[in-house]
Amino acid sequence: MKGKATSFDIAHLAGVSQSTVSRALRGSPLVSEETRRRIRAAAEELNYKVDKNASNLRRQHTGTLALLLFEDPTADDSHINPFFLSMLGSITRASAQQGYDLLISFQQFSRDWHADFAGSQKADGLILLGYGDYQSHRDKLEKLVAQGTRFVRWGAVLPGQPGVSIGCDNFAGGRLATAHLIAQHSRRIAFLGDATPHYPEFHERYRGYAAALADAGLAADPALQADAETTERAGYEAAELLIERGVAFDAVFAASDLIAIGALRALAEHGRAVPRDVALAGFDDISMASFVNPALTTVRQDTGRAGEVLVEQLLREIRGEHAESAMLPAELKVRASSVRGARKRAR
Amino acid sequence: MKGKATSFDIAHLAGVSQSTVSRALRGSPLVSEETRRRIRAAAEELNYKVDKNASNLRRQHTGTLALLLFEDPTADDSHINPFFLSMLGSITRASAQQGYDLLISFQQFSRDWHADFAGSQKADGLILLGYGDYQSHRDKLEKLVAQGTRFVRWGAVLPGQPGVSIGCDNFAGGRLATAHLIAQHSRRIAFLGDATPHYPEFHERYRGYAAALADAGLAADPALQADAETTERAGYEAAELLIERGVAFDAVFAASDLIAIGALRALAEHGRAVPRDVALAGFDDISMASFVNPALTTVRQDTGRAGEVLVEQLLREIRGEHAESAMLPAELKVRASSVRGARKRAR
DNA sequence: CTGAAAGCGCTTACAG
DNA sequence: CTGAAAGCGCTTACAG
Repeated sequence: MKGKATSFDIAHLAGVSQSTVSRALRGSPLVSEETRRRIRAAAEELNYKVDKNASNLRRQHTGTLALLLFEDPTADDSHINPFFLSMLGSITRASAQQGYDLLISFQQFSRDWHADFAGSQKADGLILLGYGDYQSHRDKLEKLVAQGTRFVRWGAVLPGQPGVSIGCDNFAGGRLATAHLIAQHSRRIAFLGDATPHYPEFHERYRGYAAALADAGLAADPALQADAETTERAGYEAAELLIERGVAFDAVFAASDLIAIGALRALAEHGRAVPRDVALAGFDDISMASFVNPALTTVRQDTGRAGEVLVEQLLREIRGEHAESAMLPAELKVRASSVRGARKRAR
Repeated sequence: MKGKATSFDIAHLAGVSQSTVSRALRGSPLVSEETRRRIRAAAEELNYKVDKNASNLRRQHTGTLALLLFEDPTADDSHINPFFLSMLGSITRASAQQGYDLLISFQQFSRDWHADFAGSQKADGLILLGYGDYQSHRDKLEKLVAQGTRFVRWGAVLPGQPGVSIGCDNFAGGRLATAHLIAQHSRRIAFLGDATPHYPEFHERYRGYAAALADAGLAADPALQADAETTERAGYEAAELLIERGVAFDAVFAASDLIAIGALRALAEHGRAVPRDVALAGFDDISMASFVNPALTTVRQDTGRAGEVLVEQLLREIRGEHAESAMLPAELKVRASSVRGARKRAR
């Protein structure tokens, strides 16, 4: 990168002014084809690249989006939640497709992250992704809105939230999974995961669960719910807690696949066969879900589409157009962990 | 972000010159404590952030690293290889720790990526990560070196390679895994994965495999090798191929966990019990490896450390210091998929 | 269609 | 310790 060529070097070599070089390379129609060709050749020869910093400074625009990934500080530090990883892949792809670079930053949920990116001209807009207590998150979102920062977040889509939210239909997903468990002749269905408005996505899944129970004339038994954040360990511990409580259950709906996989391990250790003794369903459809044994029934969130919609709506905001919150459909994936009788296996 | 405050606004508010504002905020010792305090307060009040583009342009430095992630175009588009995902997490963390932002970009292995980042001032240096035919990759690496682009790559560490490479000790890993399979009384050990210098990491693992066989007085039987790139599907197909060939084998060493997991599925479908009929080992220790049934014996690559070393060496290059290629140790993780007799299970 | 010039918001020698 | 000034490399009105 030493002796980097500038637009002046190209101008000199092509025998035109620097302004013309800039126009030609940015594709302005105000340049004759002949001149443009000469300039292109010169740029090629000197291996010239537009300096992004200068260009951005002048245009007051960065051409990059920032992805803020929040991790629960208590989670195992070495592994990122596979669901978010999958979202990350999808967002990266969607940004690239729109010609934007993607800056990635890990943040503690609790930290003062909102100041770091807003207005520092590192990015034209922010994508917020992660897991944590929504209530304490909320005022930061409001600050972002007040400052006019462009951002979209992945999460529960509920009325009265600051800014634009994209999320999947957690309520419908929870209802779908629970209805399926009921159809598999389960009656005592446990719910593993936080079920308070502090964790709105889980809470929606819980509400869906309760709705499906009600649909079938069943009541949600508080003794069948155990808190868990979205890690394998938390799922393991929640299932253990349930077993220790001594309450009977014949199915488990876990608020995430990671929780379900942890529960699966606990159930196995306690000699409860899945799906025979306990039918099991999770949420997310992370790739691991197909590989555990038995393969995990789950509610699929379409991460590919999610990334597209997030980037799309963020770009609308950046262009000053009207952006809108959106809810993506949830899809039930039936696999062996919940199917009794005729043993069907899907991937 | 409208009406963004500049250093001049702060200067005005604090009653000093703009240069002093810049000095104070960058932590220059040439500013009195009293002045610095006033400036800090003013900056706080106006919610001032240094404009990165201007700062970078002036300093001829970007404060960001670029991660180029190569994906095999034939691989399933929706899922990124979990091993690379884990590396991505680790690299992100390491960059943040060093105060650098991380720009992520997906590239086709075959495309003309080397031009995009070299010299465009988007990043101070490049981290190359991915999988593909090394031979066709090589001249691009040489071009990068010629242009003076700072970069490090993750991959096989072999003599005569252009630039700085960080990788794990694939040879030792392959030898370790194979020796373990032999110790478990396997004699006919298949190798699943490309075993040519076009894929140097796999090739090294293959050489380690052959060395362990030789150590035990066994010969590598070409009929026991089947090509596979690193996907579950390829692993499945390679194992099928092996079975169709009708050659006898009592163990499989797969060049990656994904291949091993695919092989596991094929073996199950053909009624071969793991580990009883066929002992199985993989490579990478992706998180899925602990969750398949039986849990997969594998060679762990320390992705956490890998990210640190990659960033560390890249920063050395950027600072103009001497950076060096390095080989990280490989560690055997014994789990149920390979253990005969006393059934031990580790995670 | 092309050129000369201003200016984006900083950092940093230079002068005091 | 502080200020006035130059300049990083572009883009884009302005003038022709």
